[in-house]
Amino acid sequence: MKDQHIIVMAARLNIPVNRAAELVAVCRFEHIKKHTRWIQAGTPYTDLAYIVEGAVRTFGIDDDGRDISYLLQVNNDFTGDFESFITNGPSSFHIETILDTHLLLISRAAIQNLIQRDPFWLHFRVQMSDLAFTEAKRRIEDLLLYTPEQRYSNLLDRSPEIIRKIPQKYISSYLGIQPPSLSRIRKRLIN
Amino acid sequence: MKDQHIIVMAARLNIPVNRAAELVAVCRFEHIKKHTRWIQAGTPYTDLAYIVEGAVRTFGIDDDGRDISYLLQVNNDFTGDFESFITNGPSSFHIETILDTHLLLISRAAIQNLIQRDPFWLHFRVQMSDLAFTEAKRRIEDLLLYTPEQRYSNLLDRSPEIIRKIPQKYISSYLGIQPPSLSRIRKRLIN
DNA sequence: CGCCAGGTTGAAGCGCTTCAACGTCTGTGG
DNA sequence: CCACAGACGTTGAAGCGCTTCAACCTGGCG
Repeated sequence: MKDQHIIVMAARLNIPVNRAAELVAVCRFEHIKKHTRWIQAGTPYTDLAYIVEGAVRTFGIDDDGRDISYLLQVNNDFTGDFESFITNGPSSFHIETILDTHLLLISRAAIQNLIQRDPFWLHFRVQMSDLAFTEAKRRIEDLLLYTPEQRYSNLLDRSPEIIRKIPQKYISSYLGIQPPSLSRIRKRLIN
Repeated sequence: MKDQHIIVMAARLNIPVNRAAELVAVCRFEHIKKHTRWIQAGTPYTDLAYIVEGAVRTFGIDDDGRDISYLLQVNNDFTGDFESFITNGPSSFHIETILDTHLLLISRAAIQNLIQRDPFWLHFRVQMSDLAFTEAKRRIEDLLLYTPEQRYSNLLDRSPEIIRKIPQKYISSYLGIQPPSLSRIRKRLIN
């Protein structure tokens, strides 16, 4: 891992660079080919991962058997089933790569070791949950307050990288609509 | 506060009863009359509160000036602007009582004092965020995976107390629909 | 080159929204 | 104590946007 990556990661996690380096030291790298099921819903998978490069989606299947994207993640995002990490129980979603992806994997045990060694990491652990919460909150606001068209615009503003890397059929279910609707929304927005 | 309340609270927070008592000791009680704006969006308000008895709603105003319920809370729920608590910044929602409500208020400072005195409370702090996250996650799943009608059924199963205590006009925006739609959904479900 | 997945487009349908009218209940003042 | 005003919920009718289903186009990959 290059120094540049560690600096970006430190900024993203809001911790000093030397702490980020400490964290990276207990992680392992993994390269995963595109279209690979990384986590299977129902099986415990308590590792978290930082996406160095690539694209990943977290999704579930609804009562009608439809594939629904819960999260779309790209460079410098965290991925993994955070609920599984918290509860040590089975994960509730599937996770797949969309592109070839470089992950930096952090096991639950590694985090707990860090926490035992130095209280800094317990504060960091608080911050992880806080971040997960505020992101989830923002998503609820998005779904409650905006129309599908506004949600697409917001996504385009907030993360053009997602629009660029991820096929529309996955973006549409992330926005809570069907693929033809997203196609028509895009058409409307051009004019 | 009666012992019975402390036992319920301990169960709800997943901490021993003696710890719950320790927490209550640094809280203050407040009785708030119904229809009272308790927290104003935009102003910092970093206290959290445990609802001993009553009903409260957390809401925002969308771009069209509509009132949208973000959370509906009843007995033994936590309320307050958790994001404001985390960031120490302004709260992003209004909070109002719907009924006369008995609150147990916990200031940010009181929590931080506890954390300084005993690492138990830092672990508790982690758990608070974890709980906030898992609740937010469940709400996202609800909005993404289910139709308005299913969401109403789910709410009815999960929390009849909300249906009983809170007027439909607030429930409808919580479900992401308009009051007449909720009225018709209820009618359909009777048959 | 040809297949196939992904995206677009048209047409029809459905459910939620909107607007307005009407009951019902509550609480408040005369 | 009654009467009335206002808030809340319900209901009807019309409209709109997303869904559904199917056909077609395009580009990537074997």
